[in-house]
Amino acid sequence: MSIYDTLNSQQQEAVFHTEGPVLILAGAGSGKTRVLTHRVAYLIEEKGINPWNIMAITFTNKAAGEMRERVDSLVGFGSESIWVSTFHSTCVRILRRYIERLGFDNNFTIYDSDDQKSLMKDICKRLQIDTKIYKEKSFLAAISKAKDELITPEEFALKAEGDFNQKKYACVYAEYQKQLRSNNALDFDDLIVKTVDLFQTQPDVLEYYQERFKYIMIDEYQDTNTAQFQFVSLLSSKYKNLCVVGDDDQSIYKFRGANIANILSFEKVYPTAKVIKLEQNYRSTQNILDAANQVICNNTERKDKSLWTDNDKGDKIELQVFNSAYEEAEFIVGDISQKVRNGDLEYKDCAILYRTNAQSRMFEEKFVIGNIPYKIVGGVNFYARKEIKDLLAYLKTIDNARDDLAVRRIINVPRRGIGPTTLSRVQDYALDHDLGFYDALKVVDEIPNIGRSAVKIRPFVNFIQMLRSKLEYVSVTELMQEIIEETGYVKELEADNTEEAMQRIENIDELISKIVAYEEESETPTLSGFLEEVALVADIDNLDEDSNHVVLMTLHSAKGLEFPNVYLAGMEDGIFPSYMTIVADDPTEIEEERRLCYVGITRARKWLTITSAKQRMIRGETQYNKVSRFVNEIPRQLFAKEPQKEKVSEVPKNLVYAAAKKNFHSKPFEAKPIAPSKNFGANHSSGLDYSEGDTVRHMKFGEGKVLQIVQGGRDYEVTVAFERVGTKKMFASFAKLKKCNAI
DNA sequence: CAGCCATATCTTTTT
DNA sequence: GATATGGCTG
Repeated sequence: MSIYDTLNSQQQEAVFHTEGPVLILAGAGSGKTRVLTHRVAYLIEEKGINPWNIMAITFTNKAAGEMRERVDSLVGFGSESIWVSTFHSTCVRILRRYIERLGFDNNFTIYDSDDQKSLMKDICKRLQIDTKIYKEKSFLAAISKAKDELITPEEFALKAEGDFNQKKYACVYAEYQKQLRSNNALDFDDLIVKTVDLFQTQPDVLEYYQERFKYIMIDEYQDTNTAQFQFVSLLSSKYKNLCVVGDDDQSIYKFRGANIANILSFEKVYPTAKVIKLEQNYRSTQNILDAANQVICNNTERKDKSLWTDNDKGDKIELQVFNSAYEEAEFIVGDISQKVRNGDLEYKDCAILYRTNAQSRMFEEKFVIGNIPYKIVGGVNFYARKEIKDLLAYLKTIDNARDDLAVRRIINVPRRGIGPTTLSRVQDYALDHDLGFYDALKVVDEIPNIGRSAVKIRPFVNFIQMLRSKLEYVSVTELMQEIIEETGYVKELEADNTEEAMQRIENIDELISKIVAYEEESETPTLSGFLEEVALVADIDNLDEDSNHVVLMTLHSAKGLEFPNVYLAGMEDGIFPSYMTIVADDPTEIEEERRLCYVGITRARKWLTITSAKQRMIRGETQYNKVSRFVNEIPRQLFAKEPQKEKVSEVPKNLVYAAAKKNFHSKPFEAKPIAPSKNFGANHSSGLDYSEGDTVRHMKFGEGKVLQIVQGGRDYEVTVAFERVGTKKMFASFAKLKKCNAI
């Protein structure tokens, strides 16, 4: 009995076919991760391949970590010398070693999208571009698109010939690259582009890595872009032991440059390729799988496949239509808490998936009220928070003095009395003398008209120099502590003493623990190493399976994950599929949304609940939407109850607008009854130890006055006016309100 | 120079 | 509704 006996025959075929190009078309839940890990194990154990010669590219760092762990438990040794990581991390690792050949320093900085935006702003200012007409974002989008396709600024300019607009874009692209270089920085796309560049211009480097990585595996191949394809094909061109795994039905990153042709024409590029289809689904019930299949078969451009399962039919899919997003959230949160109380499942078995990050708000509020542990993935990245970016900018400045962006960010944070006039004088001087911004600061006394400001700048430069000189002797943690101490960053927040400032201090504490964790984990912790890790983590990487909380995330983030109990929320035309894709001329855009829906449905193992709201607040205005067209593509018999006929669509349009207008004034989600209710007098026999008029305390909201207690179903609905956060409605059994003694 | 208030723009999705 | 920007004032 070997470890491979537990695999089905297609899976075995995929594992045993180790030589030459292989395309594994792996349907959702067909056990592709098992195949990949077993394949690695097989290469090492049976074929005697040195783990050192194996590379596996996954979509997230989290997936990489899990893969390493699983290989380790199969093989028991050597897994640490396999390269398992994302495209971006892999490329950084190569570039840190060889980018000098391309004229960058090895300690280059990685710019995130915030940094890109600031840089682009400067460029537009310098090139005197009116950002009312040309948006920074559209430049960045065009540049990113070009980089995804490996188009250089020169090629871009060539193609733009004769087109005034395109020429402007070409000019900005060239300037942007120039600035990145002088800041010794790369953006996300550059990580791939520069690595390809390196391979193409430095044959010895390419040769080295080709020899090193004799066996290459790529997961989520359907979401690779042209640059990534080029990277892979260069690397694998010598031995051609390339195994790619993907599912064209789960291609959901076209907006990020993913080129579905990479998977669809794999067999054309590699005529000798072995193609293996994994069509048995081990994850979901028959009903859930049927729903997914029925939805996805409405797409025209796809490889033919039919996913099947041995699993039971399972429960039917639940469909719930609500009047508002508020009710939707209330239902889902209530449903989860009921299922957990019944002992059917745990919090961590539940996931709420939605199309846009903004939809998480309503749920978050309900979870806080209900005191239910939850975790929101995505949204505002931890490392994108202001206080974190500020402190990291200090580290970046110490690490890479050429990163002008970082220096400019912190020069007046905390306030040193250095204003925009001074800064622009320094900037001009730097430009005239071909210096970096920080270098100009170092020679501040030579800058004309700087006057009194020099006195303010000098201590800053001395401070940075002092920290930099210590770099060799102290840990990153100590460095950070010294920065916080010397700048008084936390002290200033403490003095502020607002709710917001306290939150920021908490975040800073978390940053420190992340630094400590990094220094403990890493064999050779360095400042550059930490900054790199920070730049490349996705929020999803921090998702911890062991802790017991409900998970909330976008459908995109959910790719590759599975949960016993899944809620697809906000299933409305205009939300999902998004309004943009409905009005788009390109019909393939709606197909991409449909694939996203397919991904969503197939995340569920046992229970799937689909919800939608007739009315929803978007960007401050109320919208009325129909139930998503994707819901109608699911056969009715798969639902627990007959989907109700959509009512809103039958209401004459002018009535809808009248209702919208009325709602605009009455604010439907505010707690309505401010006056104490007549049904429940004070000290009513509610079984609660507080009554209307009492002051109570909530775990997170603090103190507040009970306005009303209403018996609703199996629970009491309590309305409380909190001092800090305003009036909230909550269920008594979750909220655990405590009566306070009279003041 | 900093802090406050008015306004404009925004949203898909992310490494 | 929320955030980033710009203008104004002390």
